[in-house]
Parts: sequence; C-alpha cells; structure tokens
Amino acid sequence: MPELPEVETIRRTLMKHVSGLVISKVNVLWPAVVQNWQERTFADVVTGRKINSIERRGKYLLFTLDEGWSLLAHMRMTGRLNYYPDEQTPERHTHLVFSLSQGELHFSDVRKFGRIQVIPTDMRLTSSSLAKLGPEPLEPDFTADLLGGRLTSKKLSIKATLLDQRVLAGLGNIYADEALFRAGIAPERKACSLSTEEIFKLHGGIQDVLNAGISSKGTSFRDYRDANGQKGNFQALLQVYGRGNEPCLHCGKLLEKLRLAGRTTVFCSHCQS
DNA sequence: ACTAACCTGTAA
DNA sequence: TTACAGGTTAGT
Repeated sequence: MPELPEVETIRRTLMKHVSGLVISKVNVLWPAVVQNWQERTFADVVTGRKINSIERRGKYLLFTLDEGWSLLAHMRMTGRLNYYPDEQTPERHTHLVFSLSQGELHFSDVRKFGRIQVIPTDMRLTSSSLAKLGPEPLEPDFTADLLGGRLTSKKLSIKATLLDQRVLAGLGNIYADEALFRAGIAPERKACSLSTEEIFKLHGGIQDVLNAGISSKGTSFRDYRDANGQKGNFQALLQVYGRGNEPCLHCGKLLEKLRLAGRTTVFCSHCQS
C-alpha cells in the first residue's frame, strides 16, 4: 500500500512515540514476517535494544538501534505499524509485537507481504535491498538532469520505468499516474523518447505530487493508516488514480484505463501525450 | 517484458 | 465466482 508519502507519514508519526524507547520484549506471532541475521534470531538480537532514530529510504523504514543493529521494514501492500501507549491485545492480522519501555509497537498486515529484517547498521546499505535503490526524488540532488540521465537508456514505457525502484525510489502506482498526469505525458510513451522539456515537467510533477501527498499525510484509498491509526487525506485530491471512465477534472474527457507493467493505469488521452 | 507467486478481503 | 487491490521477486 504505502508509497513514499505514506511511508514518510508513518515515519513521522512513529518517531514522536518510539524514539529513545527500549524494546523490552519481542513477540513474533507469524514467524515469516521477520528475517533473522545469519544464525542470530530476530528476537534475540532485538530484545533490549534502544531505538535511536527512524529514517526512510524509498518505501523502506530504517530503524537505527543501539549496539550497531538496525531494523529494515517494508509494508508492501497492506502492512501497518501501529503505536499504542498502553498494552493492547493484538488484532486479527497482527504478526509482530514489540513491547517498549513505554507502550507497544504492532506490525500487522492483512496480505502478509510486508517484512521486517534485522541487520547490522554498517551492512544495511551494502547487503540489503537498499543497495539497488535509485535516487530519492525529494532530495536536493535529484535534478531534472539526473532524472533524464536515468531514463535515456530505458526502452520500457515511462509508467513501468517510474515504478522501477532501481530507477527512482518511492513512486508506486498512485503517485506514478498522478505525476504523469501533472506532466502531461502519456504513460505508454517509451521512457527514452521524452524530450528535455517533458523530463523537466515530469521532474516537477513527481516532486509536486509527492510533496502534496506528504502534506495531506498520504492517500488512504483503502487500507493505509499512519502509526496512530489515522487516515491520510490525499485521496480527495487524486486527479486520475482510481478514476477510470470518469471525466477528466481538467478537460472533461473520459479518463482511459489500461494495464501497464501488470498495473492498472489511468490517464487522460487529451491532456496527456 | 510479461506472468505468476506471495496472501486476504472486498466489490462487481 | 471472479477480478482486483498503494509491491516486489523470481521465474520464463
């Protein structure tokens, strides 16, 4: 579920609660949710560790613990991290409970795609999925030039290319469609066919839509909630995602729906070319 | 470059 | 009953 704005919102809401707290107990309710570090079991390593900080890289959350350990969390489609100030009976789809020096942190996930792994902090950028991630679209060094350089060799559609986390980290199906609409670019265009002008508009569209998503605390189209269980608000501002066969809010023409890179893609054939 | 796989829930 | 869902990966 969560893309960059949702993961960033979870990070911000979570950090207020758990930064500086100690993990006093780990209860793994569904073992496949955790990934151990070599011979050391997840609970073994994590019990007794202090949470120093939480960062985000693409759609991953990185918890820096003390003693040189880190947690790497990915929500995939329906994962949630929920903080409770008091002891709480795990709900139906909760797979992992951290008891903290104050309150509890629950990881739940209806579809069971999400994972949390423990890894030495100095290994996380080299021996994890983070190693292959493309640039952060909201960092100052993400320029239109940088984006253009990463698209020129790609013969795939621009939609599929934007979803490739090795090209750019953090976009998913919602924000890719919304960014392409803002840039006026048709999703089935080959990535390498974009003009300098179009890359410039796409760069702006990506940054604008991600910043707007964060400002609205994410998109709760269906399952997404922040660490306090609150919905986001960006679903009210979506221009194309989830609006197939509805009129374009800009020109009134019916929005078209097609399947690209295995994902439903919505766009306006009048406003986007 | 697609498709199936991983899962469960919900809506058509 | 079938199709589809904010993701990623490992297979053709």
